[in-house]
Amino acid sequence: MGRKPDALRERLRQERRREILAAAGRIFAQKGFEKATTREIAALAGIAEGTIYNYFQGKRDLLISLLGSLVTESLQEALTAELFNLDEQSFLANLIGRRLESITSNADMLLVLFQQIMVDDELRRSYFTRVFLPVTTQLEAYFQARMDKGIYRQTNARMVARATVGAFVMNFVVPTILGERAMPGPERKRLAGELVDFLIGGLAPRPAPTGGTALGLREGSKP
Amino acid sequence: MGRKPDALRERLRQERRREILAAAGRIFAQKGFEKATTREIAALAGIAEGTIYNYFQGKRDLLISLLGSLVTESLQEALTAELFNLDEQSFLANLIGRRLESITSNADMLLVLFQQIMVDDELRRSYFTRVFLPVTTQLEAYFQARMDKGIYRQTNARMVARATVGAFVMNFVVPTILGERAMPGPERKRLAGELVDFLIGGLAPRPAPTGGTALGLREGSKP
Amino acid sequence: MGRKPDALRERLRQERRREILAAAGRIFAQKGFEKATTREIAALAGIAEGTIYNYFQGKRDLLISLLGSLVTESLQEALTAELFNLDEQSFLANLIGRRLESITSNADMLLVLFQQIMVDDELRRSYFTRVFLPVTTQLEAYFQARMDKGIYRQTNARMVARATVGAFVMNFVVPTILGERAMPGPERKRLAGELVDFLIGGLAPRPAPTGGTALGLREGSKP
Amino acid sequence: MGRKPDALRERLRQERRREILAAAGRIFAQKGFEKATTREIAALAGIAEGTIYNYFQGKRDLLISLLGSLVTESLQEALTAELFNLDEQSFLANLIGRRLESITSNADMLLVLFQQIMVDDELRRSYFTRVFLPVTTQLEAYFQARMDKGIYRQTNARMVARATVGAFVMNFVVPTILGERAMPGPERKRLAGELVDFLIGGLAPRPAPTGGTALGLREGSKP
DNA sequence: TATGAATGAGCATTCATTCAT
DNA sequence: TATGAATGAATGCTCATTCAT
Repeated sequence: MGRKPDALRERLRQERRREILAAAGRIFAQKGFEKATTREIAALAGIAEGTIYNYFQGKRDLLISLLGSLVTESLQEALTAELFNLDEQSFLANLIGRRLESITSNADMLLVLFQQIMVDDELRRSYFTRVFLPVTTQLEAYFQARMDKGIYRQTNARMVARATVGAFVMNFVVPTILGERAMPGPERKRLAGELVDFLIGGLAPRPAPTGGTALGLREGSKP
Repeated sequence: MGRKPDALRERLRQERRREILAAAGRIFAQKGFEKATTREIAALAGIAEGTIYNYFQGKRDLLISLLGSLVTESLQEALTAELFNLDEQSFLANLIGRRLESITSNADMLLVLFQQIMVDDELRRSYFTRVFLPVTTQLEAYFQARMDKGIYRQTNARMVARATVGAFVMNFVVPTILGERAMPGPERKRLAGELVDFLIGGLAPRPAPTGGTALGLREGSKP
Repeated sequence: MGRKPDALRERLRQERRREILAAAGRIFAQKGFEKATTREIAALAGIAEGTIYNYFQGKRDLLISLLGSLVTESLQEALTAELFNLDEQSFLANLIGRRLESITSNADMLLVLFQQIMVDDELRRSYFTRVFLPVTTQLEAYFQARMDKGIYRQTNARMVARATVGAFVMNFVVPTILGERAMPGPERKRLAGELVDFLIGGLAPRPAPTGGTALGLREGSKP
Repeated sequence: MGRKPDALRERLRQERRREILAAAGRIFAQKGFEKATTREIAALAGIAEGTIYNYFQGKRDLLISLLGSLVTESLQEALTAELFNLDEQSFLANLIGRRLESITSNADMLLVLFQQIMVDDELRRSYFTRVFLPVTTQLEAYFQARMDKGIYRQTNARMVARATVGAFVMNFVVPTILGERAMPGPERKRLAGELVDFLIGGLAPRPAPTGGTALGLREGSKP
């Protein structure tokens, strides 16, 4: 019966799947969902057009699967355990400066997603529950915990979480998308610091009598 | 044979243009740019398909012209003179609570814009220079002025401006788009207040007991 | 407004519709429904492919409309008033030899119809109610009337009507379709006569004592 | 290494062939030839798609082979020796009521055949020589023999044979196909009787009072 | 022989745009 | 200017068939 062992077969299948998805991601990001053609995707993946349909239901399924990839690959790891052990600034700095940076690399893909989210109700629901809510909810939980410990003053944690993400996106992602010339690393770092400063400054329950620029918030999180 | 005076003729022409543009806006927002058809737009505008081409170069031109409308209609008035005479909280509260609220009504359209911005370089440049930069620059100027006066502590005003917009968008616009159920007016108002508080809290040069500018939010997160 | 008068416009439209339908009929008959391509139909009609869709909903709609044409063009006239005034043999001879002969010319088209009738429930229902039932019912009514008058002996008129059609089809239509070489006119005529003889022979209430070959059925339809 | 004896091997091969053919028949009848997919056929047969091609040349070959099956399985036995020993009515009644009834069960398949017969010349020739001619010829021979013996009056035996088949098909097969609700057994039987009566009535050489062969249907259509 | 992944030609349909009236 | 019929390029998807294992 000349069969490949099932394990190998499955591995190859997954590999192929990933290749197609990668190609689709590239083309989608480049042309937008509607303008992208399955022809092009197949060409980039180095396969025949029909082969796509052995792995995916159709063009739209490619986008949905891509959404799944984004979820598992980059966003879910946004708040790992280690992060929670850092002090406040470091946490946010890391979150913004390192973790969420992964968003930047997927920025065009994310935008493509937003394209379709406007139009496709199911996709919208899916994105909302699988990406937006989890991420903001985790961040919200983080802020809430800090507030409860008195490290931050009590306010609407969800609002803070969303504002944080928005502030980040508008400073780092949007300008890139809109074509502002790329920021050099150091400036990028400085900007991240300033943003953290700005955000934390507003959270400090009691600005230290003589703090530096912004935040003397570490002393006395509990009297 | 009873020619209309040029002035009237021109007025009618402008009127027709606006009607078509309005129809296009509705359809674009509803279906997305690619899915929208000129047939539908013409139908909604109550004209024949071909007539569109007497007023616009083509479908893409409709979108570009729509961008122009957005600029003049809603965004440029974001920072009017009167606003500058309000005190700090009121200013931001107004900005967020009233002015930028107009964004919400155009949210669909703006998203459609973003769709195409990803794909269309000219549109992107146009949007960047005509909308994004003006708005953030104005806001930046406002913050800079306040900083120079010592009302806010000195920091990166541009960053603050963008963060402010981002925080707003992520709290008010995105959830709406993603389909979170609509917020009732009072809650909406409260959220806006909390957001302003959060933003200003971080801007106050020295949130000492002597509440200078704005917010009495610093006293006692824990008694 | 440079309009063609509505009447002319409508006439042209109908004309074009007919042309497309004729082309579709030819191609369908030649290749079968599934194998026929809109490209070919458009080419034969001398129009662009897209134009078809200005007149019809799609390929299937072409077939359905064709069914409508068949109904109005050939089958409804199968039993006209004049026919009813002929004597019995003449009636059947005419019916078979002249009227139903039109079926032959549409034979391939009818077969295409049967193709799809197997597969398309709506088409089947449509054909059943719009073609099969009317034709057989009319014929049945004819036979019933003759039976009631005593011209034919009393039996199941519907069965007789259907048997008549079947006998005709199997002798004239099917052999043609299956590729038996075409019958010369005279032979055709003779066969029709024999068939009528055969059919009527079975209907005669009282076979004349000394009839010729087959039918002495005219004398004494009423004592 | 344990080769199967050729005989067994061959038997298994034939078995497999039959399974595939049966599956193809089911699917063809259900969906029509063009709409049927090899994937479905393979699935129903419980084999892989590629395996079909170890037994058949391709999809079209399935149909042609199916034609062969029909010939040998059902149609050739239409006129078996035993039948010839029955009296006239019984013969026809049997032929119609029992033998040709098998057509009904294969009606779907036969229609599918007709589909392709329109389009495929080779298939048409094959069907004509292998099915249509044999059946009608046999029947024709039967009628001719009866005519020669004086049991039926002399007329065109081929025409009678075809008319008989057509009358049967139009009364029993076509209505079923077209979706008329199924006839209950008794009614079915009665209809068959009426049809035979009708057919034989026309065949009786001299329907004199002295009912020769079969049917007492000539006496008194009106008292 | 059996498998099923890969293939790629082929097709119905859509839709922005043109242009004769 | 307004119209809307005509256009035809472009595209997602299907499916019979091949072939390496």
